[in-house]
Amino acid sequence: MNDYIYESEEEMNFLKSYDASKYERPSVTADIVIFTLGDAGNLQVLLIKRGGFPYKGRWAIPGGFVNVGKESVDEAAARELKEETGVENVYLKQLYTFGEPGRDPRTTVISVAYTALVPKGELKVQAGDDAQEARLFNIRYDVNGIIFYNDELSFTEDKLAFDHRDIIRMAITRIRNRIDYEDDAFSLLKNKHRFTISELKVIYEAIKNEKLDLPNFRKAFLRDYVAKGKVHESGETSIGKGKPAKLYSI
Amino acid sequence: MNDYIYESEEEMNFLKSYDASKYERPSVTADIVIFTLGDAGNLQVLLIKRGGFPYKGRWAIPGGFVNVGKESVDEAAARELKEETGVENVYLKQLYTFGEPGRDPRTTVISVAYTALVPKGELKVQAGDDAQEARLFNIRYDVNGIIFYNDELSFTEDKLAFDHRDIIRMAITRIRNRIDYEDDAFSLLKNKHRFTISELKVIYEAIKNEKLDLPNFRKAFLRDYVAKGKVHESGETSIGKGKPAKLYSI
DNA sequence: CCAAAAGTGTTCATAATACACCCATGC
DNA sequence: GCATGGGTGTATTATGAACACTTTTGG
Repeated sequence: MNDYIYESEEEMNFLKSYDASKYERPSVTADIVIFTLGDAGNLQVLLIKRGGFPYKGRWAIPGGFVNVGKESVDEAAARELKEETGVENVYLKQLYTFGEPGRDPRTTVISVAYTALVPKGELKVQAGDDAQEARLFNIRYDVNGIIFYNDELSFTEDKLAFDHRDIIRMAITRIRNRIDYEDDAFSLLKNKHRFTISELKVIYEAIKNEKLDLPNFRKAFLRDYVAKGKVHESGETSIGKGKPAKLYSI
Repeated sequence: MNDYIYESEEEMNFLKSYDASKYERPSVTADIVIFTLGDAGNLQVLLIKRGGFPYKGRWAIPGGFVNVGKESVDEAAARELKEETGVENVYLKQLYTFGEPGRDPRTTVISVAYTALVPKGELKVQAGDDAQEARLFNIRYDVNGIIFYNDELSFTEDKLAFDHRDIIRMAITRIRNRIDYEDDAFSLLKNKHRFTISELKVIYEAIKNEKLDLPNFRKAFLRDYVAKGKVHESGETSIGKGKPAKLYSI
């Protein structure tokens, strides 16, 4: 909360009598595209099955109305994330704001969309207040669009509620573009103080949706992170099949 | 405007009786950071001197309330841009949404910020409805922050209204980061069908705030645009001092 | 010994950077 | 002819991608 300092008595009187209802106001929601990493190294998104109208029964990204005056939009997103997943203090960045009239049939709703990257393990998929069903879906995004699937279900992007197809598409595109020059990938590590280069590579591969060459990946990792002191060695793996891997810590 | 198709009669009845006033609603504005190129190849921003409270007399970026239900946020931004500058159909992209409580002392205002790149010449700096004063300012953004200056005036970023310091900083940072892999620079050309490589270089230099090597710039331009067919030759300059330059067209 | 995973080194193509130098024009 | 800006070429280094090969473990 800023502390605005009145610049004159005239201004104070003006502001105290300001009629806030002059312009019609939209509802504002904070919606979140929550990504995590499946056990097979596949990217997953958390979706909620809508229990009420509109789009009842359809899958949607979690979100909710901003408590206007009580919290910032960022805080609303963090609160929603906590409610849906139990997770706090993870990667949560604003993505884009969607404000087409008619995107919600009830009334004008402007949605500020966020992207969250949550390590599997911290994430407890739980039903929200409304006892909605929440599920993780694997995603495959190619030229034909996005397909969502897991053990029980499979559907295409056009079955999503609202304009959530556009939001999820933008979220995937954004993290794909960002990962090569930002440190986003580290946000999906199970343990940021004990990870191997191969574990990190799996995250890059899931996000970029392509196989990477391990020797070259290692070279870039050592050059961009270890040599610059952003990451340091923290021991060795003790068990496992092949040669023990060095562990790193961020 | 989407056309929502009711999935059942039950849903139609629910939606028609939906109480839109359940959640308190914020005011939403579309604000625009309008950049143009000064005659000396310097980057400029359009600012408005506020005629009313709050921050009366301070300089601010243009913007205004979204006509909820009648236009999208994007349309509101385009409308504002037209009103302030007379310009249509130019580069106008959403930047970020600012929603901290208290950023406007009157009431909760959520501002969706946009970045516009307008060629000098098309731009007619004009007073808005409120007969506010509108002026172009040169900007210098270094480690000490932004300084705004022109023939008559000079002030630092902390003198701006609202949180417009943060918005303008983010806008500058964003176009600086984008220019190397997006085609944004072309948006500032006076004539997109008759421009020289040097003219384009001036735009890059203004945005990046650094001098570029002309031979290397030409090489990259020919490789990335001409060779790929995105840009083609369109004649030669006829007048001027040195060797006539080739003209290109996008 | 052999499979599996980690780690090292080499080669080749491309791109970024820094320049030296030549070309066509106006005055 | 010479200053001015346009344009070409070259050498150096950095980066990215492909891949052969070695090392250390478990079984």
